[in-house]
Amino acid sequence: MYALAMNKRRPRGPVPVYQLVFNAVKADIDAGRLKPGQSLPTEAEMCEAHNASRQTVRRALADLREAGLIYTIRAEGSYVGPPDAPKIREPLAFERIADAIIEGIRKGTYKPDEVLPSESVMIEEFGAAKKTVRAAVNLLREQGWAYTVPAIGTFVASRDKWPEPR
Amino acid sequence: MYALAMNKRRPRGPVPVYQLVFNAVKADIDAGRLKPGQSLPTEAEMCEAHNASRQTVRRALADLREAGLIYTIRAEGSYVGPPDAPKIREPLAFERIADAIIEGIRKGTYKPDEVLPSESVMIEEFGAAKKTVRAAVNLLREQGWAYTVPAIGTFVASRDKWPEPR
DNA sequence: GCTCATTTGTCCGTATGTATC
DNA sequence: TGATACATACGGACAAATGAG
Repeated sequence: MYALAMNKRRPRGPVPVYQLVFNAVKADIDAGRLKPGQSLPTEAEMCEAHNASRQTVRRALADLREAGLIYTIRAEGSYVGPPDAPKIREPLAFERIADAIIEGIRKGTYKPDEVLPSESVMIEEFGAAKKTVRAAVNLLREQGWAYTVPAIGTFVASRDKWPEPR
Repeated sequence: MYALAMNKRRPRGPVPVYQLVFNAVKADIDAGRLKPGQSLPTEAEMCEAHNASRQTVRRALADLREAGLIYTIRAEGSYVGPPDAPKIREPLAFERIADAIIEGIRKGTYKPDEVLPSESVMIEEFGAAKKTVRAAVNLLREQGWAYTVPAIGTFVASRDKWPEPR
């Protein structure tokens, strides 16, 4: 007896699984739940979601590509196409942190001219590196959300300095 | 016709390679060749050792993690676990230097109230950067092994100041 | 403070073998 | 037999985090 698991095919109906996946993604696009430029879930996530193997998911993605509904960038992911559509890049780590802080400012958790949490607190809270936190704070400054008083701390900018929502 | 890249898969028996790697590591742990807290080889080294791809090695490591046998710190490595067990991190560069000096103090190479080698000598001796040597000396001060007289030098603390061996 | 190498994390691309319908 | 589906395995690329100089 082999230690290997026996492969089992799981017929879930007359429609092939890869077509089910294809239709599910197409439905999300048609319904606007996935907008052009937006990134699709990773292949691994789609495997989980549809309880299918990676091969099967990839078959569906290949069909979606052929249909011009998505495009794929190697080692990056698949996006709702066509490629000339506005690109909606996934935010990087420091951008996610900056967004979280902006959210806190908008919601009043951090009020104008009050001090923001210290660098070390942010490192703890976001589980990020010092460099990443600094990049986030730097972005906040550039955009006018905050200002820094050397050796004192970083403060929330007054409301009239906040960027206009686009 | 088929000149290009055939036979990428190398079956080495009925047992999947990732399980072979899993078992090899587990055997090392069970036999005490890998002790709790000790660091595992890097993924790249394990690829070499087992002649396997990184994906395969990572699959084995994931299973080992799930089994609670190891834990992994990003950009650092994997350690024999579990994490709540005695955490014996591999000493960092400055800690290794500090340990070496403590060893010298214990053995009498450096005697109480005598001066320790200068920064530049230590840089030479340990092949380390200034920053690293300073971190080591700082640790010695914090633990009570040494004290510094500004502009003069750093001296071995008197024996009653030494930390209790744990 | 900056740069570099190292290491883990996360992707995509491809290929083989096998099982089931 | 051929289409479908799964597990395994190798490879390449880039991102993120860390320690070191």
